[in-house]
Amino acid sequence: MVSSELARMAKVTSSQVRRDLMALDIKGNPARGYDTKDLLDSIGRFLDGKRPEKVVLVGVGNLGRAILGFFHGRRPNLNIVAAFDRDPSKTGRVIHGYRCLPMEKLPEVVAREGVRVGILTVPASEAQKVATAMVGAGVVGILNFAPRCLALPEHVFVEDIDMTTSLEKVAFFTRPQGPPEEGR
Amino acid sequence: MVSSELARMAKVTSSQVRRDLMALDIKGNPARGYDTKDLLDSIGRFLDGKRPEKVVLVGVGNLGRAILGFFHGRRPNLNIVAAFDRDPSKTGRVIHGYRCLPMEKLPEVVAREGVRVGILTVPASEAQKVATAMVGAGVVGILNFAPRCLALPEHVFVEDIDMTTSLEKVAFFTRPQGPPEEGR
DNA sequence: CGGTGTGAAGCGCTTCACAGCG
DNA sequence: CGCTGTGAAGCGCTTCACACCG
Repeated sequence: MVSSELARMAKVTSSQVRRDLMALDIKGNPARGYDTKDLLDSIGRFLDGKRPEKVVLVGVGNLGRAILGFFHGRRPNLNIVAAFDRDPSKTGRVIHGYRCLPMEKLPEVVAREGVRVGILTVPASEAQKVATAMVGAGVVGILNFAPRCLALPEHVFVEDIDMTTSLEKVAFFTRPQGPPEEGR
Repeated sequence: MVSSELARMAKVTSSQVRRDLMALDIKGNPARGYDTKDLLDSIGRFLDGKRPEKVVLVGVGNLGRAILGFFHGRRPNLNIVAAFDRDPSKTGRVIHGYRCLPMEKLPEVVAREGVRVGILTVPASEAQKVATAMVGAGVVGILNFAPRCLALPEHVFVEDIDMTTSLEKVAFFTRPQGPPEEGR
């Protein structure tokens, strides 16, 4: 597989591809380009940890359930071990194949399973409190769907997904007159 | 409101704040910093169009429903006018306050309402087909939740939200040994 | 030749440093 | 004085250009 082909697929330039692969110390062959199997192997080794990552999800509302459904069965490397909610009408049940437990069980499960990553799908008003609880339990990485900036210790990695902002971005860049050239 | 305060809130540097505001031609006062009301006004004028943006959502699965619920009532500037699905058991009903219509109505609604933005929450296998249909109907901006790279005309703005990739990113950056320093 | 590997230049965003103003 | 406004420098990613190899 040749760099320009990879470039087209990823929508970047071919130099870009070659530089990035160079950074990972992946060598190609001037005659045949890069060996596909090698590529997959090397990138896989770079990205994946040795063992599947265990994940908890907190907040079994519409969005939480959707995500449980979304991950159900996919990505063997990302194992959702349990979902949590403070609403007793949701706990104790199995949703999209995942057990829903009360918040009180969070520390125990995180500790026992060695969970390091959490998905946060609670209302914005609860986000900070729940995030703090997750980190207290031992979580060190959070995928945050709540439209709130979380205040957490330095060592915690937070990735925000703000659907509203993303939608506004689309709206912005599709304005009739196009995006303002600069200034007002 | 003073630039360093804004900086702390946004987690950037104060120079950054001043430069960005400068780019929008927003002036502060050396004595009192920036006038809060002015700031909100200017940024609002820059971001928001004159009229609310109309949006359609296609794919009323778990995720689609979650998003309908998520936007329900919020953001008056982003108006979901209707949801679409090809499954007859979903169409004709009202979900989280939004009408769910059959795919066949998409062109008509988009044209009549002047919709320019679409949210795509169909399975990956359907994504390309549906995206093409949306663009054919007149949509020029797509918020794409399907883990698929869409092939669309140049002029269409696409924003991808790939939850799986985001979660993998969190997993990657929270590996016990931290992210590899570079190279393998 | 066609494609990789890579120094060197380019480019845009970020930070520094400081003049100037209230 | 403290904070804004801004030229200038810094920095990292991207692109160019081309030697080299099969």
